[in-house]
Amino acid sequence: MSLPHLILGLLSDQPMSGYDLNKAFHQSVQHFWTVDQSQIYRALYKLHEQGNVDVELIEQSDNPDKKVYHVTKAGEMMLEDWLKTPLAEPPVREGWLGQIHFADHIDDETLIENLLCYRQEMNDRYQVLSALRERILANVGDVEKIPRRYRLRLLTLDYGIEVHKFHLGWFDRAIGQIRKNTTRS
Amino acid sequence: MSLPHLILGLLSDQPMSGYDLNKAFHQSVQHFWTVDQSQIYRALYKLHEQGNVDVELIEQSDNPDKKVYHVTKAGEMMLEDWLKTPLAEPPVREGWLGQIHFADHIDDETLIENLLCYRQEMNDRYQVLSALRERILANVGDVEKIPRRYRLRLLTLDYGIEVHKFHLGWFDRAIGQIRKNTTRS
DNA sequence: CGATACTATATGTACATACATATATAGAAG
DNA sequence: CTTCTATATATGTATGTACATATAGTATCG
Repeated sequence: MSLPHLILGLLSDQPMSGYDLNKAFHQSVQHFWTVDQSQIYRALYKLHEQGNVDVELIEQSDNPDKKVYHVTKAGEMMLEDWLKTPLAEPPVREGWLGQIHFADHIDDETLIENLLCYRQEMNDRYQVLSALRERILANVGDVEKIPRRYRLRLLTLDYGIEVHKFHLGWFDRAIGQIRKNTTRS
Repeated sequence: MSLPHLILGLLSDQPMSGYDLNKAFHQSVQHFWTVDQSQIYRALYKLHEQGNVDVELIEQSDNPDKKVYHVTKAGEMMLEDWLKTPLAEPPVREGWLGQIHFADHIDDETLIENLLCYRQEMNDRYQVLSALRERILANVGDVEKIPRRYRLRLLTLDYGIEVHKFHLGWFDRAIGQIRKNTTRS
């Protein structure tokens, strides 16, 4: 389970409320982690209970009051321990591959329609990530001089872009192969 | 959710017991779907309740009696419908990328150790899949003459191999980049 | 003044899965 | 004759997540 650790990572960048964390997840971390708002508050409650975060109630006049969370020393240790330890391999579960595996129940045309739909989704996400990378690089003068912290973050974004590019290529090759075999038979 | 559909796919190849299904999952489908034995029996119960599979009690003298499941017409329709419909994009959840993203809390050496561990796992799985592919191709004379059904299955295996190859390359590039920046600073 | 949207936190509940464990038959090995 | 392994099915329960919904303060727009 990585959610509480990712929360600690974001909070160590900057103390935030649950509401802000939700926005941060949908902005800076969206390419490798998906969350539901309700998970964040529950995770925050648990982290506080365990002493890994502190709470500070901020009274606001222009908006409802908020609870701003800070990482404690215990929380920083929890984060570091997690960063040092390789995660257990997540279970493989790719339903779309299952659809191809058992696609002898449908015809090539339908299969290709399906694959083109997946290709489209891939391409959409690829475009989003590429655009994000362009925006970031435009704000940076010399790529070689990016501080370590941001270099590592760029690396995860680059992964997202490259893996999507790989998938686009694979879908094209797969569709091409299926088409070739359709016309041949 | 894909599990019941994958069960239907396997059963339409050949009627089987839950015990056999479990083995089939760990053999022919292991590169894209992970199951726990307990899920299979519960899924089978539900599929039967819905009329998508029939049960046949086989009394055995050399082994405990077993229940062999057959796909019904309703089940075949359920499978086909699923095959025709693109799945909702699964949530992105890559904890190891989160570890890299927040790796400014640890040093390069520790990070690289961690990445090498992931690379090792990737390589292990890559070897397994490649060996499986070799074994399959050895049993097939002319690659061009594989029937459609098995061509599609080989395609999913090829995906597994290629995506692992991609990851191996990415890890090497990432580690190389991190090393280069370590020595420079 | 009312409608709408944004900020902010919280809970109820269902689902898929993971992990542990129970139970029982039958063959093989020692 | 006991132990071990394989076959075979089943249930209890915890966990992480998803989806829906509740509540309420504040600001803006017409």
